[in-house]
Order: sequence, then C-alpha cells, then structure tokens
Amino acid sequence: MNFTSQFEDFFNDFSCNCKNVQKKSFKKGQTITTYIQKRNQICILQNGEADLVRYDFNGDKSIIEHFTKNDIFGEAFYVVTTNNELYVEAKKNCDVLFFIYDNVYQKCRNNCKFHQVLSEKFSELILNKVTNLNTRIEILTKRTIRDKLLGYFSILSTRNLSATFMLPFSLTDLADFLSVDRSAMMRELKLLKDEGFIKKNGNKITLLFK
Amino acid sequence: MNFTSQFEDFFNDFSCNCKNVQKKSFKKGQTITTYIQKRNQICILQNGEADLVRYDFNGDKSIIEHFTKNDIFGEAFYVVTTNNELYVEAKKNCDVLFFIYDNVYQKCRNNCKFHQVLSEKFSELILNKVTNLNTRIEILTKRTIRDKLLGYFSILSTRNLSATFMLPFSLTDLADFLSVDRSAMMRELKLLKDEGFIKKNGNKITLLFK
DNA sequence: CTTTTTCTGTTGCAAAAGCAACAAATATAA
DNA sequence: TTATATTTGTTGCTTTTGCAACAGAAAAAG
Repeated sequence: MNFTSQFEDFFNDFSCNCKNVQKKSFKKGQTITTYIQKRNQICILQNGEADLVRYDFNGDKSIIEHFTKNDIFGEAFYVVTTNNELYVEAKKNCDVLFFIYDNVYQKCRNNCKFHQVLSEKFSELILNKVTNLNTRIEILTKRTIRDKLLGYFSILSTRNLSATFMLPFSLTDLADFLSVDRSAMMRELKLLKDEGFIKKNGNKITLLFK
Repeated sequence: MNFTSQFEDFFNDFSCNCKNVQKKSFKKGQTITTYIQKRNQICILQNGEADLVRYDFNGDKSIIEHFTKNDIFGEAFYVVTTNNELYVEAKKNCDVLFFIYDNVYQKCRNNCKFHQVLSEKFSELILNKVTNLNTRIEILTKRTIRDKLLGYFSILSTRNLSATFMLPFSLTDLADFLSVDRSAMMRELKLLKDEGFIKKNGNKITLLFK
C-alpha cells in the first residue's frame, strides 16, 4: 500500500489548532475508545498498534481488526448492537487523532490545513480500510482452522515479500483474530509443523510450500 | 440508512454521456463482473440484487457480500489472490454503473453531473459499505452455527423493525453466506425451531425470544 | 403440462473443533 | 531480584460440524 506514504508527513507534522480535531496519546494496554454509537467518532492512528476487540454475550473475545500506522477506525464505521462490547485497545504506545464524521465535509470555520487534506484523502483512507476488511472476511470464511492459518500466513508472506515473516500478534491473540479456540489452533500449528508445511520459531513463521 | 434516498433520484435519472461511465443491464444468473485485479473497477448497483461469490481452491463456495440498491462494489475494493475465483452474480435483473476509481477524483473533461455528485458522495457510499462489512465480520466471528444464525436473524429483525422478516437468500445460499455446511445448518435450524427460539415458514422467520 | 433442475429436509458416520485443565516458559511488575 | 501475571504447549474427552447420500417438494425450463 504505497498511498500510505502520501499521508506520512502530513499526519506527523499535524498541528491544527481547531477544536474539532483532538490529538491524544495512549500507553500500551490503555483503551483508546469504546464504541457506543452515539457520537459519530472517527479516529486515525498516527503511530503505534491497536486492536478493535469485541466481547459477545458468551464472553467470547474476538479481535475484529488490527490497526497500524494511518489506519482509520471509530464508531462511525460500526453499527453497535446491544449484546456486544466493543473497544479499541492500544497494543503499543499510540498517537491518535479524533474527530467526528460531520467535520470531514462540513469543514471547520478555521479552514485549516488538516480539514483541507482530510476531505481530499478521506476516501483513500476508507478504501484502504475496505480492502483490509475484505481480506479479513476472506480469512474468516475459510472452513477449517488449518485453512485460516494458511490463508493468513500467505497474506503476511505476500505483504512481507518473503516466505518468512513475524506474526503481529501473540498466539493467544492470533486465535482471537481467527476466531477459533486457542488450544485447537495450537494443535493445528503443531500438525502444520510436523507435516512440513511451516517452520516456526516463536513468532517467526516460514512457509515451506510452493 | 437514510442517506440512500439522497442518491435514489440521481442514480435513476442518470444519463451521463461521458465515456468514463458505462451503464449495463444484466439478467438473473448472469455474471456482472469477475475480479481480476488489473483494472481499478468500481460498480454501483442501481437496481436489483447481486452476490459477490468466491470459490476457493477446495471448491468451497462463499457468498462474501450480498448487494442491493445503491451498493458499491468492484475489484478496486479487493486484493485478489491467485487461489480464489471471485465474481459478482446477478440474483435478480440488475442495472449497474461501471467506472474506474481514478475517475472519481480525476474528473472527466465533460465535467458532467455524474462525476460532480459522485465525488461528493463517494465517501458516504463507501462508509455504508464499511458498516456492512463490519456487520458481516461480526456474524462470521461467532463461534457456532447457532450463534451465526441468531446473530444474522437478529440483524434482519432490527432492519425490518419486526420480529418477523424474510430471508434475502435461499437456505442453500444462506449456508454459503454464513460459511457453514448446509446440512449442519439445516440441523441447527431444526433445533432452533424445536427448542422454541424461532418460527419458520419457508423463507419467513419469526424470532420468539426477547 | 411435463420434464428437468434446483432446493429443502433428514440421517449415520467421520472428522474437526471446543473445553478444561495443567505444567513449563516468558514477560512484566514490584 | 523476586514475585506475579501472561503466554505457550500439550492432552483426554465431549460437542459440534462436515460429508455423503438420498427422497420429496418446489421452481424453472421446455
């Protein structure tokens, strides 16, 4: 995704004084925002890593999305239902911009640089989000844990332009991301190793096929 | 989603002569487009219903998305990988607008009304798509067939403002949409009926809880 | 109206996944 | 540095899901 670089400088140099945009920092483990479907909040992750986490009424945890630099998120993108708890948790120290959806097009009176660039580039940011979500759906629609693992690994391998790559998650979180039982996933990982499909060293995976 | 109404008249009255936008009609069962990740194609469904369908290398079919009036789709939203076949199939007669992503912002020389409105409203169309995809992910991350069914039913019920609603799918397609085995899903539907959670009459479902 | 195709409903059996529990290894905090 | 918490790895057992196969119902095609 090379469009990211277009925003890099802009977001780093960001120093808009208008009241409609807030910049906040979070430490690892802190909650960046909880989705409550009242405000029309949108967030841009300037730096760090974060997960959108859901707990359903069974207490099952899912990692809905994993966010990295310049990813966009917030309750404006989500129809929140009552039997879910949804929040975004910082997995590393994060800098985040907050604003509401209405401000993207109804520009603030200041006519500041931020809003000018944002309204131009907003679609590209969302377009990127859509492709990420589609990739996520592609993995989730795989029928078996094995296919989910291999599908996800293959995406990471492609992104990294190498058969070897680091998982962006702990194995515990990976299970929540793939929406499967952790011990069942561990069993499958072991089988994939034993059958010679992958090599695994902590969070470093190497694909041995094709 | 009441923003849809804003577009209704516009898209129906559409009569742009510029070469960058094409309007085509399809009969039920026809393929609207195949995703090949070469062009940056975007489509808007003016009328009808269509499914984005994937066959993976095992031959398993998934319905990735179900499109209705004013939904937006196309390979611009998808990172196509080699071991998938992806295409959009008309489930009813459809009218579709085709254009490429670049045209959304690099407006055509004609400066036609279509592009003017499109560039203003494009973000809202995508935003709507993002919420749909998130809803889709919410269902797919449920761990059991039962929870997937109940989760999906509850969404349809909310949308229809009624405990009773019609499935937009055949039961065969519903299984592909939930990404589960059809016979296992039928078994679960029967249990849900027998245990008094739902009433079912063909494609008409009534929720009997809460 | 008849034939053909698709969809629904069902079942027995096999395979996969979930659950619970625990020990060892790491990482984090005091 | 020691104590505490989290993650990894593993396993037996249970439950859920998938697969294959088939018959009847409904829909589409001729």
